[in-house]
Parts: sequence; structure tokens; C-alpha cells
Amino acid sequence: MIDIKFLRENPDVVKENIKKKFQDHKLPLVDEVIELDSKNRQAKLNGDNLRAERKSLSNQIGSLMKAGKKNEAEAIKSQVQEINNKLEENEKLEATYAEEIKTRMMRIPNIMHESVPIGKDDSENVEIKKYGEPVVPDYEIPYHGEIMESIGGLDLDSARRVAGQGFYYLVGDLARLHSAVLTYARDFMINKGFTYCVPPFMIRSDVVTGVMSFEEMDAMMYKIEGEDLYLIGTSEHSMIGKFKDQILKKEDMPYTMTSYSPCFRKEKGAHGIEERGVYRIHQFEKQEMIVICEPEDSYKWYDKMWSYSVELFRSMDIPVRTLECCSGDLADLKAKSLDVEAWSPRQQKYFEVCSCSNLTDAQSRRLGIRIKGDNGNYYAHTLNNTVVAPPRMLIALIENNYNPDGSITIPEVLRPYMGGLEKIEVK
RNA sequence: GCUAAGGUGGUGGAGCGGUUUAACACACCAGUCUCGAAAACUGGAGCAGAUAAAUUUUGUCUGUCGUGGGUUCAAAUCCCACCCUUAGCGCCA
Repeated sequence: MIDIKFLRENPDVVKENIKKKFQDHKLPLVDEVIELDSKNRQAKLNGDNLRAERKSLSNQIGSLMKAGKKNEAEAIKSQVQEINNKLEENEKLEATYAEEIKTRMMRIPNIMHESVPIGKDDSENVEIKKYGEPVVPDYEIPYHGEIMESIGGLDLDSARRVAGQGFYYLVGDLARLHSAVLTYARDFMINKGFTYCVPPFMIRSDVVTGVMSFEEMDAMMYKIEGEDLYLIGTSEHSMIGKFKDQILKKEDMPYTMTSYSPCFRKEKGAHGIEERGVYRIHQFEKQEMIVICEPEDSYKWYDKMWSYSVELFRSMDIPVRTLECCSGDLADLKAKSLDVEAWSPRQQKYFEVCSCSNLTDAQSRRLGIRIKGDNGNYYAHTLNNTVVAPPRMLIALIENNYNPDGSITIPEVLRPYMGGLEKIEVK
């Protein structure tokens, strides 16, 4: 959500931003908000005046009653009653305007950073840089699901019987590798000075609507029946929600945290659940990084955060590239976003393993995350990025470390977490 | 989950229908005093919105005592629902 004052004063900037995102159907929202906002302020002024009048008359009644002047008090009571009738109508107006403005404001996208490349969808995202040699081996690499099954590490059939499509059993060394990657990533971030945190895996609806758009919510979130609770789609949700309605101290900034959680996603729509493997699934585990910082520092952190992901993947010898999200593919709350993609030697292309985003003040405005300033409070900036999200990242790991005999070499940095194991052999 | 007591500013804590414009204390900031500090004294301070003048400060109004409704001329105060805290019981890794 953007600042309504900013919209009031810079409607053209807001419209230009909408155009750059190829969301022309949202253009009318801007003028609608401006008109509703002016009506709303009128109604608010009117209401405030009525309430002021009532307050003073009510006080008069109080003193008259004390003085025993009952008749005079009764006369004023009827006056107040009249004001109340007017107020009731006016309050309905105020509530209607406020609601109408809010639903529109929620749909107006965050102002993007000027450096965001213009493009209409993910096909126009821009490659920034490659790290490591994208090797194409001279032997065939099987589909990742097959490799995982061949080393006895994946059981999709049982998962389908137990939970359905989109779930998995990880078994044996692969399951251990899964944990090893998470633990290694956790320690990697702790060594970067981030604070490790295990958050709630369910959150209330008011937190959900604070951290994501309505469309995202519908497509992603699982709701607990009979409760005001949702399973988190990422620990970002509970980590940002942690700061809801808080006024933070300047000297505590920035908050740099790395959180672990399982993530639950419906994956309704566009891409859907993948049948044969673990690329797109309903449940996965993720180590995340979260930063809450001063507005002027957010792009500095943005650059640090994605470079940590690159460094982590390179330390496991996985070739990656950075891909900047273009305007049309950028989610409405984000001001700038970049994917780190890992190399798939089987498909001979890169695929998304991390997503780094600067939401500037869009989330913090929705949730009321502020910093106490010398001259008034202001909204903090929030950022998030994937550290690592197995099982998806295991696809990159096993493909890039696949040997002709079907075995998987374990990257050296992970061996301490695997009891010194160097290779996973075919079963 | 049940029972009981609670939720008031930065903190403690009063108020339990009408000068509450939230007492009082502590902490905080500014001023006076002082070479400086402490003490003492004086004053000021939350958050959100609207509005006027000015030009970045000042004034006026509204809302805000866990959240949302209700009763009333008037709600921190009474009623209802929810959330949370503490204690006891129950259950459980």
C-alpha cells in the first residue's frame, strides 16, 4: 500500500507506475481514490464538528443535572438527540468512504525503483550476471525424481496415498542431505551476523492481509477450519508479522534475521503442482533471510542479501545467475526484486531457487511497522530473500553433482553435516 | 479445554457513568539556578486523522484506557463477543 498523501500530491507518478506494470485497467483507481478521499475528508470534518458539539452539550447536561436543573437538561438532551441522528448518517458515510478507499488503495501497486526494467511478463526478465561455469556433461542426466528414487531417497507413491499429489517422503541419505543443506544455510547466515529464529507456522488473518495481496492469499494460503488461522506460505509472513503495530527504536535498526520454517502453498493457478518430482509442491522447508531497516539503507541491504544467496550456492559449487524481475512480473507490493537461479545441466537452463525482494514501506504501512524518529515516526523498509529452499534446491544440487555411475557427490561444505559422507550411491 | 482474577501512557499504579482535559509516583526532555553537575524549582511530553495560519513551526478539532459491537444525552467506567496475561485444574510432546 502506498501513502495516500503521496497519491494525492503525485497522481501522475502513481499512474505512470501502473502503466509501466501494464496494469492499465487499474488506472481509474487513482482518480477514484482522489475523489473519494476528498469526500471522505469532508465527511470527517463534518463528523468531527458534530462530535465536538455533542461533547460540549453533554458536558452541559452533566453540570445541569448536578445543579438539579432537570428541565433544562432535558431540553438539551433533545438537541443532542438531533445531533446524534445527523451523526449516525454521517458515520455511515465515513465508514463507506474509508472502506471504498482502502479496497482501491490495496490494489494500487507499490512505486517501483527507477532501475526496474520494463517488460510485460517473466519472459522479459533481465539476466544480470552468471556465476560459475554452466557445465553440460557429455553423459545424460536423468530427471531429478528418477535420480532421487534411484538412490532410495524419494517416495512419491506413499505420499500420494497419505496426503495426495504435491507431497513427498524424503528417505535416508537424501532426507539427511535435506536437513544438512538447511543446517549449513542456517550457520552460513548466522556467520553473516543474522539472528536465527524459529517462528509460528500459523498466523491470523490480519497478519496475512498485511503481508500479501488478496490475489496471492487466495492462490497460496491454507486456512485452518473453524479458526482464524492460516498455515504460512513462507516464514517471511510470521517474521514480518512479528513487528505488526510496533514502533521500533532507531538504535535497534536494522533487524537482520534468518528464519527456518516449513512452508505450505496451495499453488493454485498458473503453474500448478508438478506430478513427477519435487519442483513445485504443497509443502517444503525453507531457510529465509529478513531485514527490517531504515528507508535509506534498504537498497544497500537488498544488494547484500542476494549476494549472500549467490555466495551460498557457489560454496556448494552450483552455477547460478541473477535475473532481475521486470515491471510486469513484479508483485504489486514489491519495489524491486531479483531471482537467483541455479543451473540445471539436464534441462540446460537456469531455474529459480531464491527470490530477493525490497518491499520498501508497502508492508510496513499495511502492518504499522514504524521507527521512532526525532521529528515524528516513519515507516521502516522490509526485505526478504530465500537462503535456501529444499527440496527444490536439491534438484540443482544432485544434477550438478551427478556422476556417470548414478552416484551423487556431496559438496565438501555439507560433509560435516552428513557424518563425513562423500557420496550417495545408487541403491 | 475448564475455573478464577485481570488487561489503563515509557514503567508502576489510581479511577469503576458527567471539570478525567487519565490522579499520584518513577523514568524522560527542556528551562531556571551553577564554572559545570547534582539537588531543588518551573514547564513539557504518546499515537492516528482532519483543519487553519504560517513555512517545517504553532494553534484548533476528532478519535484512541487489549480489539470489535451494544446501552446512554454522555463510556476507561455498564452489557455482549473475541484476543491476550496470571494462577489453579485437566490434557499432552
